[in-house]
Amino acid sequence: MLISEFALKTGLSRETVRFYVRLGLLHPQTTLKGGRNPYQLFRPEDVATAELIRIGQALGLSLKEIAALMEKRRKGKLPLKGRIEMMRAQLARLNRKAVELDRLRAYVRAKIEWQEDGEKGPEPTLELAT
Amino acid sequence: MLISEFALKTGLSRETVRFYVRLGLLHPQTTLKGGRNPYQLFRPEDVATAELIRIGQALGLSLKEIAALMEKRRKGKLPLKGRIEMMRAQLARLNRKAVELDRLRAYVRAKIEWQEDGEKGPEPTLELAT
DNA sequence: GATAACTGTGGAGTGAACTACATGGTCAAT
DNA sequence: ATTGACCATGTAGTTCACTCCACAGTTATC
Repeated sequence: MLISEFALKTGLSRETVRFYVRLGLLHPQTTLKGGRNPYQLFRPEDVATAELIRIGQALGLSLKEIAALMEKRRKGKLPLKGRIEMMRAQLARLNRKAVELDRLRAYVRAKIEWQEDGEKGPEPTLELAT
Repeated sequence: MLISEFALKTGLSRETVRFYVRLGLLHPQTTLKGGRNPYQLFRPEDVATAELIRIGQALGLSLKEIAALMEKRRKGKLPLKGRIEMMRAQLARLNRKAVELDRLRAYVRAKIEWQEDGEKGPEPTLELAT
């Protein structure tokens, strides 16, 4: 598919798509069409990649970080041990994030209950991580 | 407490604290100290406010949005029902985020196992949200 | 073959959220 | 009274993630 269709499918603007390509987040193929400035051809897997970008962003990763992770994966140059090592690090990060998120959720839940209870007892607090 | 102590307590830099004050996110009192440029006095509730800012950011709210919400709360214009409603919406947002995070974690864990297993069987995939 | 609807490149601009000075006033301790 | 650790203001710079635009080539449609 061409860029406009891809943009429509992913909900991104054409400009943003080109921006992502420049950053190396997307790797469309080049068509024979377009002469000196060949058109970019996007495949279904690129749509999946866009989805991954969205998720990464939702998790608070920067585009640079996302690009770096994808580059490593894409090259597959890492030996098995290295790949696993990398994914463990990623997982650890995700886990830390999950813990933080859970803490936040518990806090908000407690606060709602506390308010429904007429604000009796001590107001729930969110202790900062040390 | 003065700005340095406050910054330490909240994990923010002094510059960031001043930035937040400029944006109206924090409302320190003014001391008698400091002459023409009076020192800012932060109270424990300001530390709580800083925590709220952190939460809001984790939820993907902009500082502007956070400021707007706080302004509403500060003015006490929201009735109890409204406050609870707001927190429920916040909680729902957090929950969606947690689900996404769990999905991603499961994916990474599966991938690690798959690799440790010699990449036998189908490569785990991250089904896209519909 | 004119024209509308695409495509590309290059570069500048925007808004958000900091971050880094330079400059100068204030305070506590010696 | 000087020194060092604070404080404030103001302005400028940075990074990130887009976003806009002018200009030009290409393709599809009538």
